[in-house]
Amino acid sequence: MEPLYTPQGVEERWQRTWEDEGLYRAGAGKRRDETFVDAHPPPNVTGELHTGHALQLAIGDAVVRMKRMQGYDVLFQPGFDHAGISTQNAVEKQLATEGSSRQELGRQAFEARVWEWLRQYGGTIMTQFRRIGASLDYSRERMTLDPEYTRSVMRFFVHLYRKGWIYRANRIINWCPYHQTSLSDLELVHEDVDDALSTIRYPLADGSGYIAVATVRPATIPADVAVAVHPNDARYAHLVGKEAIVPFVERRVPIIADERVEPGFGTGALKITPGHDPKDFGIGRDHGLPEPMAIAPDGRMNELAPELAGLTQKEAEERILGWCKERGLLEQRAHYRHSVALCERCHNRIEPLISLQWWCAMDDLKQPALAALRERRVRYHPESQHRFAIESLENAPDWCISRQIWWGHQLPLWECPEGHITCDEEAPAACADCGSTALTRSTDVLDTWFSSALWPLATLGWPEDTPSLRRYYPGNLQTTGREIIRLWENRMIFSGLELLGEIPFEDVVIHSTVLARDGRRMSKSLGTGIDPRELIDAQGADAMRYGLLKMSSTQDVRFSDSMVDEGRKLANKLWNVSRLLLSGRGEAQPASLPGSVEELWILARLEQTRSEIEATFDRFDFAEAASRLYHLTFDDFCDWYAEAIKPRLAEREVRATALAALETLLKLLHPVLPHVTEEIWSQFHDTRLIVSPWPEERPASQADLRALERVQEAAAIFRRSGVLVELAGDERRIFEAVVRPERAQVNGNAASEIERLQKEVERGERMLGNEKFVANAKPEVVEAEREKLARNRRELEILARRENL
RNA sequence: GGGCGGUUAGCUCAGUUGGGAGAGCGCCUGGCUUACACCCAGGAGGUCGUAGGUUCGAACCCUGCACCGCCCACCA
Repeated sequence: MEPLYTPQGVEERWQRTWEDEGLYRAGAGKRRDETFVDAHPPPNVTGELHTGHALQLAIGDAVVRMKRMQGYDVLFQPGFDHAGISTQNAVEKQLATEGSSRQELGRQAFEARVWEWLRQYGGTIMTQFRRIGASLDYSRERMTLDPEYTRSVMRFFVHLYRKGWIYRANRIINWCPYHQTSLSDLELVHEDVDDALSTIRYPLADGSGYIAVATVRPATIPADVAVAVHPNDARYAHLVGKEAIVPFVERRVPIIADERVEPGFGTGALKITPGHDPKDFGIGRDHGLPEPMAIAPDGRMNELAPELAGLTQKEAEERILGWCKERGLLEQRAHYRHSVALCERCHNRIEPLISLQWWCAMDDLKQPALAALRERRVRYHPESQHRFAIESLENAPDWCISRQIWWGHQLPLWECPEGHITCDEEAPAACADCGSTALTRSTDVLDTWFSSALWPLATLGWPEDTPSLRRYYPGNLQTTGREIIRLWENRMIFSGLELLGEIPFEDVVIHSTVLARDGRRMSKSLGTGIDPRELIDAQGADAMRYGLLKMSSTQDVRFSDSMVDEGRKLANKLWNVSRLLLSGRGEAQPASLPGSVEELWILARLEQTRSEIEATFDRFDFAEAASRLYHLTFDDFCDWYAEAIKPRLAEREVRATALAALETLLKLLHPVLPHVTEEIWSQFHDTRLIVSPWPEERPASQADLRALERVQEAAAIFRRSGVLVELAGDERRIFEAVVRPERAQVNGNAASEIERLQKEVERGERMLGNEKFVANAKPEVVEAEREKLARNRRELEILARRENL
């Protein structure tokens, strides 16, 4: 064994071994009947590993490895999301380089092309998951567009359809002109842009003047159907009920009153364009206004105003403003910065327009999920995210589930020439209403998240009543980022409840967002991303896992290389102390004490840390767990215990105890540092650490811990003052072994130590002399203060006496 | 505009029911102590963002303010 631990090679070897020996499989090493299931969030099939994935896996895998050692039947489910738009994008880009397009290929050929593309380039991220050491059951890998999975999706859709919760409606939706598809609100990003706010006069039809409106989109003027003012706006009260003339198209439209108009913005008058603005759409519907559209699905002007047909919006805007200017109707054009909606995939501006789409009604579907959340039958961590989850579900509007792309689950809906819709999992022979056999299937596909919502149960074979489904549903844990609560987590909850009557998991851990080193958000376009693959290559997967767990504590944390360094140092330290203990080197010393203080003590410390680690895992505080493991290894195990027993390592009993202690230490560290611990374990075991039993509770170690505390306190005083107080026998011996007075450097002096102790004594006397403190504070706090005071007095006395001598 | 979180050592961050200000890194001092120099022993360094309040006692609880960040939002 070399003095410097090198993870390269070692890690890959264990990853292969674990998988080849079937130790990643569900149920591997189980010693009890209870299951523990983590359906890991499926990454996009086109994706590459990023820091978020790595953190998610560090957390999920640590939990799962501990549960496996505790004997649970563990299922850690891997797989992919087919990622509708993303994947389609990737393949379309490739087609473009060949001078082709999906339209040219046609739908069937395009789908075949995507599958081929996936065979070649897709799924590489699962190799990267393996390289982290994620103990997923790769034999159960699923993709949301697998034939079996698709059956689940179809069954779910038909189920909702037959309950009457899926309907078609002509509404304003978000339209991406690039992808030529509708998008849900959750698939948008917003960005501030510099724009111009134009104030335009709309002449009154009776010739008595004009009413001015402010708009950032003059190009939509041809589709205006009204001008609206606030009902309480005295400036315009006399105009309500009259008519105005829309410039350029010179159409008469009513002036109406509506509370949704902000009197303080612009001129206080709003042009109503139901076809191209969600707010206007709502106002238009409530006032029974028509809904013309001026913009075509490709983002250019349509024939509503024939002279504009085919122009870009920019060109149309210039034409319209020019027209207004000539007639003195353009009152003002001011710089205006505001936020606009963009497609999160292509970053093109979203075009709100009216379109016939399929919707899923949320009112009934979400109720059981809301109840479950409110009753804490499923818990989000931290608590603040639980509240957010409830509120966003309460406010969830009906879900637009149809998309006009090609890569995805095609809607199981067939339409006959009469316009009747038949919904079924398989192609029906005839229309359910009129018996027509001339059926055409809807060309729309489902929102990607519709299929993701079924992840915990579709991966287990639902709707078939499979043994896996019976055994592993419902599961336990979800680990995910906060941006996905509404898109995914809440939808899995209501879907699971609706289909199987049970919530798919108990706890949802929302992990921190890891920011770039400079505090900005990690982003490819900014070049601020940190590639976890580079970290793994340079520092090892263990070091990265440790580092990420330490960064997982708060909501947002900057990436810190020193956390990863700490992990690497921990692995190296462990490696070296193992070399010491396994070599059994050292010269035998005559005074051998079986069951000596230092041995009792390290076993007590290991036991204490075991229960602490379990507690930190229970409250999902992985940063704390990592920190405790670090100090256990460095401070307690290496710097105290190993130093103390080093001279006697040649003795059989001492060495046997040391190996037992090392064994426990390796087990405690394994969930965080799986590779290095397994490598060391293999030096003295034929079995595999990954499936070895978790250390059992070891009773009654309080006396040992007290011995530790005495020694540590004595050492601290000694270091400050050079005076050794009240140690005898074993304690004295361990103290000398560890502190080694002959070499220890004394920096303080007795006088300053006396001063410090005097202050402590004064503080204690002040508190205990305070009636309100004694009366109000908790008994154990008071008692602790009394003990502390007594100890300080005692030590002060000893030191003072020595000084006088 | 609404919601949430943050502000503690030079840096990155802990601080779990209010009761001795901590860790890692960096820096300084001293050690090649045959497990480890990716080490060991020690040290310096903080009026806990700010102004008030509650309390015997506040980094912690309450209020105002400042700055930073995230999420949500139909002021055109």
